Amino acid sequence: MLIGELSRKTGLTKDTIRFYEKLGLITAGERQAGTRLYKEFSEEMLQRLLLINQAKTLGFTLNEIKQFVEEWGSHSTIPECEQIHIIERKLKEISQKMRQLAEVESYLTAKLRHLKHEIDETSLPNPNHP
Amino acid sequence: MLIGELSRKTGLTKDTIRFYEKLGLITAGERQAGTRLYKEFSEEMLQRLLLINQAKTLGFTLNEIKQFVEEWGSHSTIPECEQIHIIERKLKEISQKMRQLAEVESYLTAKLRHLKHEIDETSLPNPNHP
DNA sequence: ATAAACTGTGGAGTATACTCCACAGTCAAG
DNA sequence: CTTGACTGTGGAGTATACTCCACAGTTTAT
Repeated sequence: MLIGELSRKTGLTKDTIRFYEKLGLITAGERQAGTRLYKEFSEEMLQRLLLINQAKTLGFTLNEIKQFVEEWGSHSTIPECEQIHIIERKLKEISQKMRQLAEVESYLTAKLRHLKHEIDETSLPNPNHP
Repeated sequence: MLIGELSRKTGLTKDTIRFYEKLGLITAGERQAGTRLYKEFSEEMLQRLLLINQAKTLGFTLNEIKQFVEEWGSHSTIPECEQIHIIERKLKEISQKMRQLAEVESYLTAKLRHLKHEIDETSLPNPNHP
């Protein structure tokens, strides 16, 4: 597929996709178009872009993502046992993030309960429940 | 406490702390020091910085964090019912992030299992377990 | 055949989040 | 009373992650 289709399917702009390609986050084949070449993107690249996007909203930087993508594309130069280490490290980071999210969540939930309670107090000065 | 102590306790640089203060993410009191004023930071600000830092590693931008901090500091101008909406929105974002993390996690776990399996295959061509 | 919508390249510009520097006043130790 | 570590201010510089633009060739619909 060409870049326009990829852009529609991922929700990323063409510029962003080209930017990621320059960084090596994704790769493209070539399609002859007259005297020029158009970039041909595979389904795998679509999936990869969706994952990249998720990783980004989860607070991973493009550099971290790239480092990770480099040994993710099955034909990697990195030895398997090191790939395992990298993935294990990422998994630790992820559970760390999950714990943090849970923390912030319980903080916010408490805050929310408190606020709702306050509103109840103001609208119902009578301690009896209706 | 002064900025140096705050810096040590949070792990953020003084410059970063001053930057956050300019953005209004934290506030400081003033302490007379000869002809000049030093900034005095409360325990609450320390806690806030730790939370800001967590939120950042979770992929929230300083702007999002600021918006949130504005109604978090109990003496807010924003009406309570809107504060509730904001918090509820953040809570939704958080569960979204949690789902995404879980997704990436299971992806990585599968990848890891696959890699380990491959290694087993190469080192033990015999299908019998020792 | 021609306009509209697509394609790639190169390079400039922007927003965010710091980071560094020079300068000058403050404070505690020796 | 000076030296070294602290403090604030202002402003410049950097890294990251885009975003926009001009230009030129391509494809598609009419």
